[in-house]
Amino acid sequence: MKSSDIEMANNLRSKELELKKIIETKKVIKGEVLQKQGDLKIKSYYVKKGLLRSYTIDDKGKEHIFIFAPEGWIVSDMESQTKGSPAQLFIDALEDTELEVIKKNILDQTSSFTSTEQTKAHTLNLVNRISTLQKRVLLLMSASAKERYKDFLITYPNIIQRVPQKMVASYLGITPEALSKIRGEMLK
Amino acid sequence: MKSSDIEMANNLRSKELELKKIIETKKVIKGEVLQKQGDLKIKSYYVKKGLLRSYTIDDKGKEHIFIFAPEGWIVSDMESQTKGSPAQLFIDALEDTELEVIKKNILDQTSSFTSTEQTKAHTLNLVNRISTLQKRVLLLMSASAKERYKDFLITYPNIIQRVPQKMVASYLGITPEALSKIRGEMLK
DNA sequence: TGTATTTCTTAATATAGATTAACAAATAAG
DNA sequence: CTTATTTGTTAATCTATATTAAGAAATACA
Repeated sequence: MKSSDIEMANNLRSKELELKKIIETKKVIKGEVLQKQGDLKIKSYYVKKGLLRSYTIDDKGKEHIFIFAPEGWIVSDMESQTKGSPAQLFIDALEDTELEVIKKNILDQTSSFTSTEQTKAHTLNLVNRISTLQKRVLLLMSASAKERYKDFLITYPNIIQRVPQKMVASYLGITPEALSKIRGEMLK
Repeated sequence: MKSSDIEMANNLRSKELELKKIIETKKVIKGEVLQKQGDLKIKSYYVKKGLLRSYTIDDKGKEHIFIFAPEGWIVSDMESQTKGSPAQLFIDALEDTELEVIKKNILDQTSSFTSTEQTKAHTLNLVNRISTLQKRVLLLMSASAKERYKDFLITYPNIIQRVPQKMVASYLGITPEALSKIRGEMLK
């Protein structure tokens, strides 16, 4: 199969999905909420341009950022979607964002794939997410807040300029005060 | 997806892989090491019977358990495998274990799937792992050690009788002393 | 542009969990 | 069975990070 063929096939699929209203392009402005904790209909979001985040609010009212999703990332509340339970996560826009809304459950999507390339891309996506989460768990268990912050700077070099510092703290699992102190120490 | 569907799908996958000598059945005894940090050839392990674990050892020599894998689970160092980097994780047997060694990289496996069921089962597997990790990250960020321990008891009710307490502590990201104290408090 | 709101910093105090240590209990090994 | 080793408990002390608070800086808003 030549690459032009693949392209054509992908194109067909894309059109097919559009026709079936499985995906839909959308623009949202900064601050717009795409999903709230407790929502029953769970969708996934592919970010074409801009920045989304997903987060929880715990019983004490504190926010915990689960992921930042810049260009090329997918946000989805996979646990809730696959279990069919209400949404655990909030999803909102940190910048004006252009995105694709994927309405279909990830497990059903699989059956509409027509090429090996599609399936492979899909698998790669999932595997990358697992890798990211594996690293995150290990860091949360074994590294200090300062070490996690250093890792964040290297792993997500572009995010730091785009979000308030308190959100970085929320992602790292520490308070804004603690992050401020760490940064102070690191300047010396 | 019902559990019978999963079983069937796993069965199909299993047969196909055997034929191609991608998987190989193996028995290991308690304590046997399947993978060491730094290993270059990375395999995945499907547990048919028994119990494996994967863990890291940090710069201070401290162990951190990443997952327990009882019957039906897959252990793999996905980050290292997909990046082609040396193994991050140790994998060893906590009980005498019967397992399947999967030699092929997960991304290459995809192309050998012949049925939608296989692909679907494969996706389900990955998605379940993401769910587990999503929950783990959120708990590590927002819950106290006692809350995480309570969750562990509910989520993995059978593991607690099969491993020493210090390993549960290592999984939770706390010291054995801290877990002992928490258990003491909970008895009152 | 000026004011209100949010974010960041600094510092004092509080606390969950780490470290250290010593002993008891359980398990493994000879 | 007996002893050695590993695991679990308790308690004292220490430390990283949380909490609270108040002012400074930045950003959003009227």
